[in-house]
Amino acid sequence: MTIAQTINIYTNEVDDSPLREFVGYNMKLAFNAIQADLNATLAQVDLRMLTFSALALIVAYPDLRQSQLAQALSIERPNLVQIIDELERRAAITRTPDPNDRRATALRATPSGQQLFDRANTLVQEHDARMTEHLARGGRHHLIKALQMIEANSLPPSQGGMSK
Amino acid sequence: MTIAQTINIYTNEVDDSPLREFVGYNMKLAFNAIQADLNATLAQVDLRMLTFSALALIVAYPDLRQSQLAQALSIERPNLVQIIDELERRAAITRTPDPNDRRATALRATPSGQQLFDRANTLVQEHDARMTEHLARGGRHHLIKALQMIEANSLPPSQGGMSK
DNA sequence: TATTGTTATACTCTATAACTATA
DNA sequence: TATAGTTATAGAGTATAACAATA
Repeated sequence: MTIAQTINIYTNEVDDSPLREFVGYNMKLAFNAIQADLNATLAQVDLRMLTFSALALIVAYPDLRQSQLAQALSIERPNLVQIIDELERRAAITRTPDPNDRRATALRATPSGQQLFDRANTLVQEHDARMTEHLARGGRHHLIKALQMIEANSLPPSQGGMSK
Repeated sequence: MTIAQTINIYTNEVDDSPLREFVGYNMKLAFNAIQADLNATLAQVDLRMLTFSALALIVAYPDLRQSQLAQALSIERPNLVQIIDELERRAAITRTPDPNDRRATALRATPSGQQLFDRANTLVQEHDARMTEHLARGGRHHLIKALQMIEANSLPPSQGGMSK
């Protein structure tokens, strides 16, 4: 009845080309590829994407609170608990009560957690370089800028960036 | 002890800047933004990302099999079942047994399913344009090419593209 | 009253094993 | 034996409601 049907019946040319025109579809597959490679990379040091991200911010901002970390990572507070539990179980970070506000806990990387982060960070940088190989000169920078522009386009114009 | 710690104690400058150097982190947030906007967009016609994608390929390739669809969408066969169920329940597609191979079923969009796709496709194109607004001239095209390059970088060099 | 960390819970997406009916 | 569709199940990631302790 249609060309597409003819293609389907007489050949096996069934692919995802009808969806390739959309940025979102290409981004989903690219992100899946990155996520799979990153998780395989981080498995070498027994971390995953979220525990690495949390550790990176705890290293960068010693004594930050879980609520601050959740906000910086754009995840809900309940979902952070198991991530922090996991890092604490590995003795990569410590939870110490805040003397000024006994509701809060300060997160800090231990020396071995700092070492773990340094090793993981090197692996992630290598992973990032591997995934962005063969891009044109400046392509990696332009890609990051384009991704941030898309993120900005999703924020309501009234809020300059207050929402998650 | 460190500048970062000083920042944390004396101000509230806790953000995700330490992770912004990674392409993967920026892509995760950009994709989250796209996914949220797309799902809100498709909710207008009671579809979601996966049901829209499946419907698009069924419209493009009438009578294709579920196994072909699963392969084209890079999802496992079991995960396709509920997607097809959902589209069939809405009378957007039909499952008809293949007379030549009674194990297989041919998927085809109904007239109302075709109309549903046309409406949804227009909405998704508007969504895509909205999310890629303010990119430089040719930026959208370059972005898609960069995303496809990242996808290609994740495939083992030995396999030209046979794996998912 | 509001906030911090937490528990419980639910929903989506994804992945694997195993079944049935066909081939 | 192998394949197509299916069922059951499990694991992530994510979201909300509600609680105890504290502000």
